Amino acid sequence: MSTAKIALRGEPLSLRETLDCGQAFRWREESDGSFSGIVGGRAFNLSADGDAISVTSGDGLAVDETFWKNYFALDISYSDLHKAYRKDEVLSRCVDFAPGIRVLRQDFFEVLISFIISQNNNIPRIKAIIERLCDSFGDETGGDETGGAASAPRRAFPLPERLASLSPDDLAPLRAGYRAEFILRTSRAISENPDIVREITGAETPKAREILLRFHGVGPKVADCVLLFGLGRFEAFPVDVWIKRAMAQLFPGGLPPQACSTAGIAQQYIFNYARSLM
DNA sequence: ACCCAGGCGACGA
DNA sequence: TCGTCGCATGGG
Repeated sequence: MSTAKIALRGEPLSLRETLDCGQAFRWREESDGSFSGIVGGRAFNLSADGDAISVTSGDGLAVDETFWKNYFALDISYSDLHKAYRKDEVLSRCVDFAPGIRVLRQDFFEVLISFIISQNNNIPRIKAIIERLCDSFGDETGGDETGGAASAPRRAFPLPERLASLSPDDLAPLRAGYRAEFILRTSRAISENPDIVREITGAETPKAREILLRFHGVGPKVADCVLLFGLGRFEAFPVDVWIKRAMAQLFPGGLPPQACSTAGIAQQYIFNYARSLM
């Protein structure tokens, strides 16, 4: 077991608000308030520790501090973002509702498949389908699960090659419905052309979006979620049913201009706020 | 029984 | 290019 402390230096970050706000689906809150999850094929436990986050690996291997700073986007000053957002009264209310939300930098393929699953679906069911997907086809994580005492070790998110080798019958137990076909087709496309991932990550946002839209099961909303959560394009602004309602009601004149270059981050505050109300 | 969920692809005009 | 519509599944 290995632990590292990630200093926050006054940067806002709430584990609960960040890990359970609908951008990531595999973190679980433990009875002691810590969170356990699988990232990069390894099990970790996260706990708040004053002005720091304690990251403990379940496999005993070293915890890469640089990785976690990047995961939590600690290079972005949310203190500054909040200050700018709060100049707008409505956006200020959204931020105040859950000021500890940060937009994570997650794995591209995991985000891509997860948000294909998310379409026309609700969050508890999205989580359940993803967990079954990982249980069925993900690689084992090394060592003991850090969180649950007697719970079975959780598995990594499956690799594209693994999912590409499967048939619709294999996915039937996931109960993913018509999305199963999208999962297979997208996984095959990436498995057959791995270079496309570098092409996407290296492209300007409009070009990256255009490529993403070619995958079956990826439309404008899912593409924007992948850009935002899986590619660190914080200007991407996913519009789902909640945001559509919230924008009409809270921001009929559009997003405040100071939020436009980080529209996706503002979107998370608005999404969270809207979902709590309506 | 109906409606809805972090929508999308196919199809027709 | 733009609306409509069907879509698997499960919870309210």
